[in-house]
Amino acid sequence: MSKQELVVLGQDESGCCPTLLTAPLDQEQAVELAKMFKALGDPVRLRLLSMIASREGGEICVCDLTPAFDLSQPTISHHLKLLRQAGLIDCERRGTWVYYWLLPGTIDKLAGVLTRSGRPATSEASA
Amino acid sequence: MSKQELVVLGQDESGCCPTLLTAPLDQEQAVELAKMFKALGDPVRLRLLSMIASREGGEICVCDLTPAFDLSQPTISHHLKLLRQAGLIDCERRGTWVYYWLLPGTIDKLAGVLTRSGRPATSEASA
DNA sequence: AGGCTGTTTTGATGTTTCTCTATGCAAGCT
DNA sequence: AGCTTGCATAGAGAAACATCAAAACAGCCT
Repeated sequence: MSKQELVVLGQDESGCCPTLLTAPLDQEQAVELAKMFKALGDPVRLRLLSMIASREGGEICVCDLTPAFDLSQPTISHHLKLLRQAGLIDCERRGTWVYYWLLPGTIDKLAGVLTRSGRPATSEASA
Repeated sequence: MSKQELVVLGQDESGCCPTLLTAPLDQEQAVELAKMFKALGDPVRLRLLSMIASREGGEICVCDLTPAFDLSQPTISHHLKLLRQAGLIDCERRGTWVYYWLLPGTIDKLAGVLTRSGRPATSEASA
């Protein structure tokens, strides 16, 4: 059930600072990262990810996700699949139900790639 | 020239922890964030952003961006427009040339939204 | 076995996105 | 003024995406 993830970009060879803001990305890295950001580029998937990530206990049943949206159940399933293919979440069937949880490594990678060095990286972004 | 930016999501009312990973996103926030992530969901735009952000001096001329790609000049211009509409960059014409620079606030916001609390948020994501 | 519930897959359809060529506009130069 | 260069916009075609209904699949429970 947890096949088709994404090979996660071999960063950090240089010792520090995952790049994007510090050095030009090469084509291959850009393609890799774009897949993950694209997965975040949809309101439904963002909300799904948010619901999964913020769930106490770390995992959530599909049956708890679906009713939160005005979308058909197959559509939700499709979005979950895309998040999974992006390496952001994983799932497991337990009896009748399927449970999803966050894969923190991928999120951390994306956060790191967007983080300018020497910042607390939480709030203070008042734009 | 710097019209049509994006109103940046009024986060952080609660004092800390910009959400996404800590509490379910509501529809409006998700739509807002998705626009920005969608802008990052393309390899060309990621590379453009990376070239702009990492440029010493903080800004770069379009004439230095275009030749780095196997794409037509209007296509690059189009991607730059999308990045600008997402509030990630801004630009100004100076004489013959147009210069682009990063808007750090938006990047910081996205990084913050993806950052799990209590993490250095740079490397260590070896997935 | 047969039926029921929860989830994924398939196939179809309308919309969005990426890319190009052609055109337009702005600024400098002769 | 007219030409040239740098960049943006307009319009069009192909590919990718979001969504749904229908069908398939996986575990229960009689």
